[in-house]
Formats: sequence, C-alpha cells, structure tokens
Amino acid sequence: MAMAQRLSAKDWAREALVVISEGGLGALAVESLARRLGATKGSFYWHFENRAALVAAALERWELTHTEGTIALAESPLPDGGQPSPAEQLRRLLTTVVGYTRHGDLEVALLASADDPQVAPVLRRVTERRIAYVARLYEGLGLAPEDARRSAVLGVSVFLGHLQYARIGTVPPEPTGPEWEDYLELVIRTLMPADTPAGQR
Amino acid sequence: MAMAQRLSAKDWAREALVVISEGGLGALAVESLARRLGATKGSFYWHFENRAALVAAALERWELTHTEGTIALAESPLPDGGQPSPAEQLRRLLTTVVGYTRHGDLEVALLASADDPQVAPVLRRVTERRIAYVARLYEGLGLAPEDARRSAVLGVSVFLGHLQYARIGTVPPEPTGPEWEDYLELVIRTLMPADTPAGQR
DNA sequence: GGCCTTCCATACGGGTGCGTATGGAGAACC
DNA sequence: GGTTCTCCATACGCACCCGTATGGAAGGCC
Repeated sequence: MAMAQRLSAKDWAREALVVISEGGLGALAVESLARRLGATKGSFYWHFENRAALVAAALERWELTHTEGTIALAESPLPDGGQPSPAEQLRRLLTTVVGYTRHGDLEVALLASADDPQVAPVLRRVTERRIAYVARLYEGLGLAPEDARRSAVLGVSVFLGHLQYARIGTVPPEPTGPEWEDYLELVIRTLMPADTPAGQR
Repeated sequence: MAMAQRLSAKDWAREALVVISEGGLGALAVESLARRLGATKGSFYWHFENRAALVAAALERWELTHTEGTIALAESPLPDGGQPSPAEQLRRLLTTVVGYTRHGDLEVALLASADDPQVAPVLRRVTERRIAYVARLYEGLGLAPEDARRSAVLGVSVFLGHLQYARIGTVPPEPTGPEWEDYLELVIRTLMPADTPAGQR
C-alpha cells in the first residue's frame, strides 16, 4: 500500500480501516499508518485535524459501505432471476451467521471497541438497522409488527452471539462436516415462525 | 481503597479487577493502580514480575470466583426449599440474560478484550463451561445429548448477544414495562423445547 | 518562468506507561 | 540491640504516540 502519489483523505481513511481490521482500533496510530502509506505525519495532519477525525472518517466510510453488505447478500436474486422470498432471505441470513468464523474482519474488530464513544453510536445505528430489516422479513412471514420486532431482536442477538464466538476463537459451531449442518438446521427451525410452510424451512 | 497496611499480591489482583470493570483492560496501568492502593510501583514490582503477571492473576481470580455466579443463581433453592426443575432453571437463566443491562460489569469489560491472548482462553473456558451446563439442563428436559448440546450453543449465543446489546447501550430490550415481559415470554417460548409441559413454560 | 497554492518531510516538545536500580524503613529473629 | 529478610519509595531510562512548527517540494495559473 506504499503510495508514491499524493494522498487524499480517502486514502488515509481506507487504509485506516485495514489497520483496524487487522489489529483493532487501538492499533491505529498516526505514525505507523503514515509509514504504511509511504508518508509521514506531516501529510496526515494536513488532511485531518487529529486522530479522532480520522477515526470518524473511517467509521463513516464503513457505515456507508459495509453496513448493507449482509443484507444485500440476502436479497441477491435467485438462480432463476426471481426475488427470494422472506423465508429464503431469513434462511440465507442465518446460514451466513452460523458460518461466521472469519477473524480479522472489520466488524469483529469494531466489536472490541464497542465502548468507545466514537464507535458505539455507529454500532447502535447498524444494529438497529439490522433489526428493522429482519423485522420486515418476519412481517413478510405473517407476523404482526410488534411480534416481528421482538423476533428480530432475538434473531439479531443470535447473530451477535456468533460474532462473539468467532472472536474468542470458534468455540462451538465449527463449520465442518454434518455436525454443522445439524446445528444450522436447528437454528433455522428455532428462529423460523412456526406457521411457515414446511417447504420453505 | 487506600491501604495503609502492607499489600499482598491478592490485594493487587482484587483491585485490578475493579479497575478492569470500570475502564476495561486497557485502563489497567501499574502506576495508577498503585495510586489507588496508596502505594507506588516499587511495591508492585516486588509482588509481580510485570503487568502481564498481574493480568494473569486477576483473570485467574475472576475465573475462579465469578464464573459460576449465574449458574449458582439458577440453581438456588425454591421458596419452599426444593430444588428447581431444569425448566425452572432455564427460565431463570433466560430472565437474567434478557434483563442484562448492567454496564461496568466485569464480564462486559472482559468481552471488550476478547482478542487479547491472555483473555481469550479464559473466556473460551467459561463459555464452554456454560454451554455444558445449559446442555445438561436440556438433557434434563428430555433432549438427546447431541440435540441438547446444539440447543445450548444456540442459547448461549443469545446470552452473548444480549451482553453485546448491553455494551453498545441497551439497544432494544429495555427492561421496563410490559414490552419487556412480552419479549421475555418470546425468548422463553423460543428456547424452551417444544414438548416441555406448558405449566413450566 | 515567476508566483501562489497545495501538499508533505523533518524536527521538536509533551505526555504516558513500562520496567530497573538502589537505598531505606519495618518487622522478625537471636 | 544488632542483623537479616521482607517490603516499598524515589529516581531514572526507554519506548511509544500525539500534536505543532516550520521550511520546502510539486503542480497549477498567467
């Protein structure tokens, strides 16, 4: 990532996200970041007021881009080109969740700094957005809005729990072999509304 | 906590846990800790090799004491002195989980440093132990060992998810009013095996 | 090609935190 | 009451990181 060219604020923010994903928010130091970009602090402090401004820019960038990544994946068209049903979208989401094991991911790294006053509001918004999305899916499956929201809160908590499993190093659900298939099946059966047609479960 | 008397290694470890619960592992600095105890670094480095040794001692202390706290609460006797049934124990656990909102707790603070090489194994062990305990409850409710383990993994993930909710600041399940009761009821209904007698759900 | 604006390197000061060195107080022991 | 061992305070060196000051190179503009 050594840049010979001049740098923009966007370059700094992008590389900052890489550093965060690798070593967490605490690993984000101005001088080391400058070295990675083949520059020095002098350049940095021309583009940014201070370190906090860089963190804010990086977080904003993350919230804009990666936020809807998982959701977009769930909504991606079927092989026949059709729109996936809510049940199918929920199934995809849960499969992704249970298979989550990637350490070094940005989301996992940010989770570590959830208490940080700059990070917390971002995570709050992202989480709230996800709950709203899952609630819409439950509504599509026939649940009343209040019930759908409650089920979504529970479902997202399972997601966050598995993220935590990934952080402490793949405790239980190793995505290998039939063991994992059985677990995935349990999760889907548990979190799918009872009156969903069996063919969609 | 200013100690006039001489200090023991246990004193340092105990106060270290207080500091961690207040500000996270990163807030644990030797000199500030010494000030809290009315001492200086000179004392500390006589009792401990270095900061890592203090962290290890504090974590060991936490793992020994607080680990089984929640479980002990679930197993505490009924008003009539009898042993609570597995269904009742599971109900208590879930109620505690859903009501979890205390920030500044040690568990929440340690969660932030789950990536730390000293912390991760401790959290792994504690989590594994909890899964084993919940699995035993599910077995008591009639599930086969493999099914019980899978359900326990899912249940503990809900617990970890709610811990995360607490970290980013009580996103959805505010334990106030009937809204919360409804949510708790959903969680219990979802995580309790289907063939549990209705009276115990 | 001179000029001005944009961007960046170097050098410096300050703060924090870890770990070491060394001497000295206080209890214990005889 | 002197010696020895235990415990601790002070002082120092070192590393890291933030932020500022200042001079200078690079590129547009006329």
